[in-house]
Amino acid sequence: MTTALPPGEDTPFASVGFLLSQLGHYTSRRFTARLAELKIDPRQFAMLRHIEAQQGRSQQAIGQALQIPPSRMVVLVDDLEGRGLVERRVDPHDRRIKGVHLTPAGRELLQSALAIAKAHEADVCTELSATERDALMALLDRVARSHGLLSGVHPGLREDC
Amino acid sequence: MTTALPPGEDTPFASVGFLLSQLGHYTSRRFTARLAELKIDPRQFAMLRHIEAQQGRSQQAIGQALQIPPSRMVVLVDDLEGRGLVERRVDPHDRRIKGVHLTPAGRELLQSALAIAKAHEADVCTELSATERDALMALLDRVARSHGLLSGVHPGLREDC
DNA sequence: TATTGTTATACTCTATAACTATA
DNA sequence: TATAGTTATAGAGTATAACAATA
Repeated sequence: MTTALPPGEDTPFASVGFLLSQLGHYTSRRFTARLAELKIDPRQFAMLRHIEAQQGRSQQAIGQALQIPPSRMVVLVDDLEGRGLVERRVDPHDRRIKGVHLTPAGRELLQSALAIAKAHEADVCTELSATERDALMALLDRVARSHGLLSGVHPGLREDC
Repeated sequence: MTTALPPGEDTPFASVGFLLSQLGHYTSRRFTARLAELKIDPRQFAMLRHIEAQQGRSQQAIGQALQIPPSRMVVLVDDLEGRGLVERRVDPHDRRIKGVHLTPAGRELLQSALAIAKAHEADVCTELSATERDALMALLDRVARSHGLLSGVHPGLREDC
């Protein structure tokens, strides 16, 4: 949830942990707000990207890769399918499995979402030079790896956001 | 076709925004878990620190500083008061106001919480040298400031987690 | 009439587990 | 019997707004 440290302006306790929590919350809120223009949330964005890369995978396979439980996958895919962005196709070899595929409309929306992600990234780093941004990314990446975080898998997809 | 950046392990979607969101979520979850030993959450930790710094402020004043709405303040203070960590005293000049004060037990618990925060910070930065940590903090601080984030005020206290 | 703290209500989000249809 | 997907339910956490006491 939240890490909060010192309240007022009197005790500016500076810690990497607090800054990460504070910035992480802020940036993900901003990103969520931006994606809302397309009426998708970050989870669905992650799903669309995953589906594009590996079309036809089952809901469970996608959910496992992204750490999204099955019952939530249903709702998310329902929404995307209802808007014609994605379609479920029954696997002819195993009729229990429904592969999820991107439609042309879904592909198009994904492009818009990627453009939004790009703009968001530029906005987040607006104050940094290119080399500073690289340095920051390298440091963050090392911290993330040292804690076993998988690149591209957001721990929040599993529970809250 | 596309610059596919799938979420799997194949194409690491590297962006400062995603790393911040990912790490922020991870570290705040860890911190929350650590504080649970003391049966307080990060919000209450922030409150205790605030109260220590400025004893006797009204619930609303504290809530405003920390961006916690009044109705939630009630529950949080109830809990702390029920455990003897904090006490409410009616303001003799304005009987509507209840100043919140730290008890000796609360002061003691706050010390333990601060020790936990320190250990948490060391854990987060375990992979970094002292200079690297300083560099990371400086970069994060600049990014935070460029977006108008107040030091010590976590945006998550106001709403979700 | 406005303000502090409180309580009550409703809403959103979530996991859990029961259920179906296939295998 | 086990598995993919679905549905139903209940729980946690939240904001909103109504409320009582005081100013």
